[in-house]
Amino acid sequence: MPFDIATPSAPELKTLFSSNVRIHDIPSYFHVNAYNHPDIPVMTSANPDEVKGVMWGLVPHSARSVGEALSTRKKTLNAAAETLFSAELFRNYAPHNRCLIFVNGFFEWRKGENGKTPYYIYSPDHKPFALGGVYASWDHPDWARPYGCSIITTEADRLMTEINNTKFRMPLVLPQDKWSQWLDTSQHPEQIMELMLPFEGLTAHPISSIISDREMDSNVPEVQQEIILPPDDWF
DNA sequence: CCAGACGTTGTT
DNA sequence: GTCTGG
DNA sequence: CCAGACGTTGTT
DNA sequence: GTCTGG
Repeated sequence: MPFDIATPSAPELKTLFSSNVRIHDIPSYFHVNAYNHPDIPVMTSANPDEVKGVMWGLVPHSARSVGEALSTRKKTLNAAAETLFSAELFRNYAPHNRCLIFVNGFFEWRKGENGKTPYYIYSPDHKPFALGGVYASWDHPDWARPYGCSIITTEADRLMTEINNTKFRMPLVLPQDKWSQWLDTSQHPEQIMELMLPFEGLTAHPISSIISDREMDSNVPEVQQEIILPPDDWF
């Protein structure tokens, strides 16, 4: 579901943490698509004292070739909350390899009478927020990106039900007071399952078609700019 | 973005 | 070569 | 048996 | 590693 996100810069990330959290230098994006497998800012349960770039697209530990890694990672961009602890590909990582993925917002399309309209969804305070994820590492002589992650999806909240009005899903958003619990590997699956709820409290506005125009670079600030829709198209 | 398909249908 | 599913 | 998948959900 | 479609 979230295949399109905006990610914070290192200075933006620093506003979320005390100075003893190390923020690595990570490229930031006004918009990036999952299928480009970008490095995105991640805090892992193994290293909750740093935020580093991790490839979007989990490669399981058991991958046996680069070809298998390439074909698997594009199917592990998302992981459904409901089956996180049972799905073959994720169940080995769900208990101990959870992570937080920091975004400025994400993009989703609303189906209307006159086609689909893209929306930018973000925190009303315009600060970065955290998505729940799962990660794995894979070592191979011909592979330079040891860590890959998946963004967890869950049921849509009220706002996302209006926007993602065909799938009714949204990324798992974890409020700051749940971050340490999410990264705590001593938590039981049931306790973690209880955290994977729809999140109320984001806001959204419609945006132009820059995001879907092949001729344009969508990694520009304007991709997030609000446009005014004809009244009938709003919800 | 990019790996994989792209097609039809009686053979072994 | 081009399309398309992920 | 064993090669290939193992997943999620698209607007480019 | 484990499951499954053929």
